Amino acid sequence: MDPTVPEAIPVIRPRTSGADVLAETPAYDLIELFFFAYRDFVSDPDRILDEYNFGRAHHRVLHFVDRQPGLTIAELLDILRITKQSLNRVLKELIEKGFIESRTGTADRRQRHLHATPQGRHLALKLARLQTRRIMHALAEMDPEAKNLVSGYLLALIDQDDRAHVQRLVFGEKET
Amino acid sequence: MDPTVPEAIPVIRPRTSGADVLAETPAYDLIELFFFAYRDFVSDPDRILDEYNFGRAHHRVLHFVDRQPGLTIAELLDILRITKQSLNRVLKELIEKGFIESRTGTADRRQRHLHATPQGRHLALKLARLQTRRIMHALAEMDPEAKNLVSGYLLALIDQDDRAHVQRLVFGEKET
DNA sequence: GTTTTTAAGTCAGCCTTGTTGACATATCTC
DNA sequence: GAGATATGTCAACAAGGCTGACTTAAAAAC
Repeated sequence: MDPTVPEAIPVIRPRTSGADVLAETPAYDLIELFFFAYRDFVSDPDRILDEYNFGRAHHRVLHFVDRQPGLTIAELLDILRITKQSLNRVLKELIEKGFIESRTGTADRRQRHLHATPQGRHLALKLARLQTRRIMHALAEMDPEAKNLVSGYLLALIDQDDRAHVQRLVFGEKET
Repeated sequence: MDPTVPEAIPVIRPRTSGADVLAETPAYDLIELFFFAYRDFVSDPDRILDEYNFGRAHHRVLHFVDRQPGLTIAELLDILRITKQSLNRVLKELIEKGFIESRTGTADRRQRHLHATPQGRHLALKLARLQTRRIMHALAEMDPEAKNLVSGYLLALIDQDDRAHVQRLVFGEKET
């Protein structure tokens, strides 16, 4: 299919030589650690969400609405990169159960501005704290410089074209 | 539901005071960066897997079988933490399409020892290299010490009880 | 040597969360 | 007024989780 790699090459000692070894030797350690870390990272909220009969999709929606009050549907779709139909399924539930409120825009009455209700903010905060606890416990064992380094690394992992967008979204500068 | 947090408290300036501020102020930056970084991290393989009509589940199975030749079903289930039925669905396909081979154990003939075929190893390597490229590009922009720091951080994020297990799995010491 | 336990496989059905495609409605823009 | 835009909705499908029940073969226990 893609004969770049002769089959007989052992996975452990690649034959690539010179400067691009770094790019060609699989970084199995980081690949696997990222997998396991992410799994445990999302497992904390899962347990709580179960009690509300919500899933991870609900969590993501609630999280970003809580973080950016007044977010429109289009903006939320852009962040989550899912279809309108997928979003609507979970958003509808969150609205019906009173965790999110949808307000018709004033400038543009076609738009809907989403806001977490007090109940929604409460749940969002509860979940964020759970994840924060894990994040901070991990950082506590390390150099004080680690937090900046880790967030710099995570940012650098993101697609170049999105990086500025994510940076704005994460570190502020929302024009609402 | 859980009245720990009065609703009126603004998310940005929590009223918690003293030493536990770190534990109570949500680390929104890391939470969100982790989300976006992981999304892009798995998106590279997804594009290739599509060509084979495989999904992420296939990738995970192939990855760990490739990394630990001779893995048994029980060991694989323990790593992936999914049910036998879920595993079987994708494993069967990988075997039928010739990416993985299942050999009856010699010491214990009830067991199956899984091995990636040359075709399987080829695909696994191709996918690992894609992810490695992203990982290394991100690291290239940073301090040379960063790699150890990041892997230390990711390891610290993992559930305490599993940490030793994952460490063995990622950094070697397999007794097979 | 029979019984019990274990490893693996399988059938059936369900849930969540993603997808596509088609279409409706209200509102804004030109 | 015509067309574009933002949202909402119906229907059907797919991937990949899950539970529960049951089979088979082989090992272990007795």
